[in-house]
Parts: sequence; structure tokens; C-alpha cells
Amino acid sequence: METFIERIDKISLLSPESKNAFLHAWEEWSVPKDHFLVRENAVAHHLFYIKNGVARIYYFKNGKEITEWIALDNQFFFSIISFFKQTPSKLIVQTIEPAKVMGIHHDKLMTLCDQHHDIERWFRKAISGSLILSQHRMDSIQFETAQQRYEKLLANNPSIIQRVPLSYIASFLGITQETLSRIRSQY
Amino acid sequence: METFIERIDKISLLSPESKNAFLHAWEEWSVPKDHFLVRENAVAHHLFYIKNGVARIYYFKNGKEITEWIALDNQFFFSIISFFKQTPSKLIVQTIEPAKVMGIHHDKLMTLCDQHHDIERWFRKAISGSLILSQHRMDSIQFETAQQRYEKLLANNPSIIQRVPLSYIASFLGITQETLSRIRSQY
DNA sequence: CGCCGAGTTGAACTGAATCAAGAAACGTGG
DNA sequence: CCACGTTTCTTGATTCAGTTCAACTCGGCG
Repeated sequence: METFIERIDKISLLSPESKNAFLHAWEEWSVPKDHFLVRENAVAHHLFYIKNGVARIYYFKNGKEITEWIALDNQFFFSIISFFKQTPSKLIVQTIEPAKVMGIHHDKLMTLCDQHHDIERWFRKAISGSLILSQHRMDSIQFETAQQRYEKLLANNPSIIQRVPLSYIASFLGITQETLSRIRSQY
Repeated sequence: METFIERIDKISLLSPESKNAFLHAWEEWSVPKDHFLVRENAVAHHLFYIKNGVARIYYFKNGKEITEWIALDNQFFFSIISFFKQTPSKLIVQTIEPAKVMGIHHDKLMTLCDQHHDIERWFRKAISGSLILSQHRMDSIQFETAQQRYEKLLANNPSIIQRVPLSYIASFLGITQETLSRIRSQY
């Protein structure tokens, strides 16, 4: 299994000193199911990494939950707009399984970016990766059918079906629960 | 009118030396209407800034043109995935009006990012901005109706209607030309 | 046992796409 | 400056993927 350090190195290599400073800046929490990492209308102070477990990012739109992201083991995730702008947002970040979560505080990360050029580079590359992901997701939502999106999810992430309620997955795919149910019944 | 330097400063301030090195790294071209800045299946070597004129980013999907972005005066724009990965892509970047365009070569920018911490920071912040934009656009495509998207475009960018053919705008909004025409006829 | 939340199924509806003609605007050569 | 062809835009009829609303099934658990 991939470790946190391997995951960091994969994005961009750091000097030993930077790496040391960087790793010490992360906190680690063991949290139960349904634990809030960021509450509604709060500022997202942390960039997260989920070591194991599942978390999701969602919000309420006309009284309905919209799941914007689901993060499984060994993924970085954060409430993008709130974290960058350091302003409150509707987005809620919550675990949906007991989880081991790492987090680095925004201010701490900014300080480290100022002090260590290679951490700044690391962060720049991490964000580039998010931007690429975001573009792919947009393309998927705009041009793929519900069925295609579901199949892609299955292919890339088979375990998600066992671990995440159908309603969250549907919303994450940008469709209703009923539609997802109908798609699944075809198999 | 906003200058190139003001636009750079707005993203993140640079030291005088860095700014000098940075500004000298940009090339400037005066190009006619319909000039290719990046051709199909080519690698996007440049990050662009359009001083005046209009450019668009598009590609062919099942024989049809899909307009992914339209850049008007004083905007940065680039073929995101191709530029970051430095791999060929279907995306074509082309002017649709005579334009004054600035561009910085990928390798040059990477070198400057290595040499100047504050240029690295500048780039990081620029990308964060793109990521925020990308998130907003995704939200818009997923939840807003064609009408709402059109009205928002009108509000944010009234001049675009005079300067860009309807078919490009429709595709940029993620709808067909016919639908856009029907929306417009309601006024 | 009976309830309760998660998932399924059915029928009607809808926003937008598609396909197919027309109408307007545009520019190029006579 | 007009005629002609081409491109751009509009209008109409039909179709479709997915939503909505409502009822129903199933498995677990107090």
C-alpha cells in the first residue's frame, strides 16, 4: 500500500530539510464515521489527505444534498474555493467511514511555501493535478451519459460501490438516485 | 485599460529582478484573424495572454467543433492538459479576430519558476485562480439551465455577443446553436 | 414483529438535442 | 452597386435522456 510520504514524493521531490519541515506540519486524526472535518458555512482551514476510510464533500442545494467529491484511501482532498480564498462556504466535509485523516493548516502551508521554494513547487504541482482532474470531470459531466460515467467509476474505483451509499454516488455522478438504480438494474 | 504588467501584479507581486526576468521571457505577436496559436495534435508550448482581440480553444468531437474556452482582451489562457503534461492534444487554439498576443514558453517558465521563488509563487496563484474558475464552470454546466448560463455570460461579458459567432458561444455554453437562438428570441 | 431507511420500479413530464427547412447577412466578382 | 453563393442564424417538429413524484420492496434491528 502506498504511504503518505510516497504520495508526496510522487507529486514533487523535496529536499531532506523541506521534507522534514513539511511532514511535521501535518496533523493526524483518527475520526469516527460521520465526523465533520469542515462544517457548513465555515472556512476550510485544512488541506486533507485520507490515509484510510472514506470522506465526502457535499452541500445543500434547495434542501437536497449534492455530493461534490468522494475521497477514498490515499487521496488528497479539500474544499477548493474556501481553502484558496479563506472564506466561508456551503461545502461540508465529512467522513462516511471511520478514518485516519491527515491535515495541514492553510496558514502553515503558506508559511512553508514562503520558506521553502520546493514546497511551493510541490503545492503548485499538486494544484496543477487538481486542475487537470477538474477539466476531466467537467468533460465527463458535459458529454458522457449517466451510464458511461457510472461504468468509468466502476472501472477506476470498484470498491466505492460497497463503501458508499447509492444516493451519494448518484449525486457525485451528477444524476438522481433513481437513474443510478435503473442503470444498475441493467446488469 | 488594464496593462499586462498590472494583470501580472494583480495575481502576485514580484521582486524587481524577477519581474524584469519574467517580462523579458514573454514574446509578443500580432496575428491576423484565424491564426493558429496551437494546432490540432500539437503540444501546447505556450501560456498565452491576449492583449486585445479574441481567441478560442476548441476541438473536434465526432466531427463537430466543441468550443472549450473563449478569451477576450486582457486574459490569460492556455490548453491546460497539454501545457502541463507537455503532450499532444486535440485542442486547437486559434484567434477569431486580429489580435495582439503574448506568450511564454513552457520550458522558459519552468526555468524561471526554478530560479525565482516568487515566479513559482506567481504561477501557483495563477493556477489556483484557474482551478476556482474551473469549479465555477463545472457548477454552472451541471446545475444551471441554458438560459441562466446565457444570461450570466451576457452580464459578465456583454461585448462577446458582437464579437463571436453564435455557434461558438453556444458550444462554449454547452448547448446547441438552435437552443441559443431560441433563448435569444425570447427577448 | 413491525418499523425504518436504503434501494427499486413505474408513469408522466421536461429541457434540450436532433433533424430538416428556411430566412438573413455577408462578401466577392462582374 | 447589384446579383449570387456561402455562411450564419432562425424556426418547427420530433425524439430522448434523465428528472420528478409516488408507490412499493427488501433487509436489518430494536
